[in-house]
Amino acid sequence: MGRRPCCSKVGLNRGSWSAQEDKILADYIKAHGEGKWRDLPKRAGLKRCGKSCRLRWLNYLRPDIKRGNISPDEEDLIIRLHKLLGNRWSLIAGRLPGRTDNEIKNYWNTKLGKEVKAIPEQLNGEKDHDKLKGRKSRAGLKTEAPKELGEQAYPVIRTKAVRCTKVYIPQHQDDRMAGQNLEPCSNEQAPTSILEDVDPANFFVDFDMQDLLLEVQADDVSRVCMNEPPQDSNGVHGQEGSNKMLSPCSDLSRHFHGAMLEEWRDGDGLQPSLASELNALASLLDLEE
DNA sequence: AAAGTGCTCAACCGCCGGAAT
DNA sequence: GATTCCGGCGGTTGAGCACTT
Repeated sequence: MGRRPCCSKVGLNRGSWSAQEDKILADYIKAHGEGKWRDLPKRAGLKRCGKSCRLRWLNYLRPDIKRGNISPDEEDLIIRLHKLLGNRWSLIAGRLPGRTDNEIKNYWNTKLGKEVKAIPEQLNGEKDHDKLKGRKSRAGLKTEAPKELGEQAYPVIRTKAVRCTKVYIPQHQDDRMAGQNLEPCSNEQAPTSILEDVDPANFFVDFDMQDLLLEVQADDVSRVCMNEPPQDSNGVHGQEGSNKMLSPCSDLSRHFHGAMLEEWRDGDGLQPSLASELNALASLLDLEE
């Protein structure tokens, strides 16, 4: 049974948006808010597909969009997140305030993907968290990378690219991250573990464990990554003392390392590559303990 | 100056999951 | 429970521009 197409596509404008169309769409959304995309074009008086309107708004017209000039820090973060999440652009974009999944995807496909592919694999098998922690930039990766390793720069964990909306991530946590422009939290304001607010018995029921691990690890490991001391304008790192690991790591490792990881790894269904990734992450998470 | 090539990125497409009916 | 609707996702395309030959 076929699905109804999102719109008839007959008599609709296609291709690039005109300034006038942009204005109509932006004005309409300012007045009526987002949502109801299918009916929006008709109500707004646009000869566009609802999907097209949504895309135009999300990727271009939204007021909080940051455009162009992806900073080295953002670049680094994209690479790290891509390593953990694979091509899950929306998740990656969610960690980069003002950036859209489309922009990151394009950036990766046109630039980072090629660069990273050119970087010989270094992380593969590397479990030394000191090395991981000490890695500050993509430039560093380039210079340090051994040459004998494989074609792919690192073992990307590729899960099926679907959303996992049931993962519990407190909204305030995301808001804080965004509000602080990805600055590290202090120990005082370290967020509670994302697992503490829910009954584990319920928590594990509804979603795929691998997806859960990926979501959680991405969240916390990126926070670990971002906990590097801030650089000043000369690229000089801040004081050592400010570089403390966050409690979520401990929280996370409490839930996800050791016996549990062993069990998951040895159980059925866990890819060997994922298992080694988990080991590396477990090492990373053990840093505090 | 013209032709060829490569790159960027906005936009489109098909598919999926969750909600609604 | 089945079907439909809706919003969202990642993959792909192609127009426009820059650069090279």
